[in-house]
Amino acid sequence: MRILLADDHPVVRAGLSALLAAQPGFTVAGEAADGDQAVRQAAWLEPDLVLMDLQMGEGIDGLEATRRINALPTPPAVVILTTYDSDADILRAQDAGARGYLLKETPPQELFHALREVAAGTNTLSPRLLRRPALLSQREIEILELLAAGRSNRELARAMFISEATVKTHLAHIYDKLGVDSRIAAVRTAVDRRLIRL
Amino acid sequence: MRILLADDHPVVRAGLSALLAAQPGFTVAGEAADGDQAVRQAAWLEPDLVLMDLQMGEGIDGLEATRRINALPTPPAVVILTTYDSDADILRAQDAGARGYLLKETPPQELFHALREVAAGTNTLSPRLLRRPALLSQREIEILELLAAGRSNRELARAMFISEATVKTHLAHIYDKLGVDSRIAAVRTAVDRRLIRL
DNA sequence: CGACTGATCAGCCAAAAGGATGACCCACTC
DNA sequence: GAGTGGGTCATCCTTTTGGCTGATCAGTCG
Repeated sequence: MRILLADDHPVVRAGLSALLAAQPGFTVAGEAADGDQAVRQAAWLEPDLVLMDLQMGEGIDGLEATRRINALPTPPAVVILTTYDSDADILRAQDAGARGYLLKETPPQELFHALREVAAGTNTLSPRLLRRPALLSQREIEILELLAAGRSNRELARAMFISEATVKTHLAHIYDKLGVDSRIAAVRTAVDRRLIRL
Repeated sequence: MRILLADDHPVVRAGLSALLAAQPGFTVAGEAADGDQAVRQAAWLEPDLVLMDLQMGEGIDGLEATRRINALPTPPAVVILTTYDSDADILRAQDAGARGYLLKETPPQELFHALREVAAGTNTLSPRLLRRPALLSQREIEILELLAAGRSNRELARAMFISEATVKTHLAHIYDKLGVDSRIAAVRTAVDRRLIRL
């Protein structure tokens, strides 16, 4: 299986490269240090699979790169491999057409296994991520993300085209579910519990 | 130079291991996947230098591990190698006795150079980190960290043994310096500008 | 010494946020 | 077809927060 690595950290690329090279059946077809490179190399090298980081310094991020790769004529499978896991990220990754979402903390053997699964046509998620019931609704997560950006209730209302009263209702529900009583504690808890990412 | 790697991500350990092994003058003496292992291996292997991640899943973190390693009879130099950089982290790392603070995004050549510097007795910081003037006072950073934990002004006052009026004054100064006008925007901006970390 | 910064505190007022309650609509399920 | 959950909105009231002004005190630095 020919794999393209896309990660802005040289250390991570070297690590994946070394681990994959030592594994029968895997070949590293190329490495990309940012999103644009990833798209270009995916088009040029036509790998079977792209291992994609979400956060990559400058330029387009892994999510946008995934979207563009999936718009190629015969797109390779894209598997997200990232340090962070938040519900919001995972949902967006699926929307962008990612075929898997793995964490960098994944033991190498599990990682290889997951890649083979994806190559065989299955979608895959880090086991830890599967055991996570949706705590908040989609709308509530939207609220939280704007909240985390530092917006006031009035700004939230305008941004979401709803009344301030509704914003407050959503907030009350969020506080209730998270067991907090202020917007700042809600953001903190949501980040800790991987519901959103800053 | 015999180096001990301490990082909970197998991928990162493999990457550093591969990069260092290919570099003349560097030997990987061992690998640790958490803080406790790091301390034990530092004592047992007596490396010349420890490359230490700050965030390591379970158990003691890199900071505490650094402290304990420095308490050993003939402690090796400890260099922090982490993804995150916040003023608060850097200050604490120095207090814990770290001899350097590097970011994982550092290009390998720079990394090797920095390690040689440290081995030669110099302390080192990622160049990006040196160009950062102290924006907030120590006290203000304390406030921000409690703020980020979701505390109210009253709680802040109690926790810091000062009056609520003083908390408000500090907050006003912080808002002023960060160019924001609410606690939540202050936390967000502080995180973005690496003054604190969540 | 005087100027400056950082930390401390106070009082006043306006704006924002939070708590409680009730209500309506829609989609889905049992 | 009654119940459930999500989304929407409103009112009333309390607490919290933020803006403003002004003040004292301890260091530090020319």
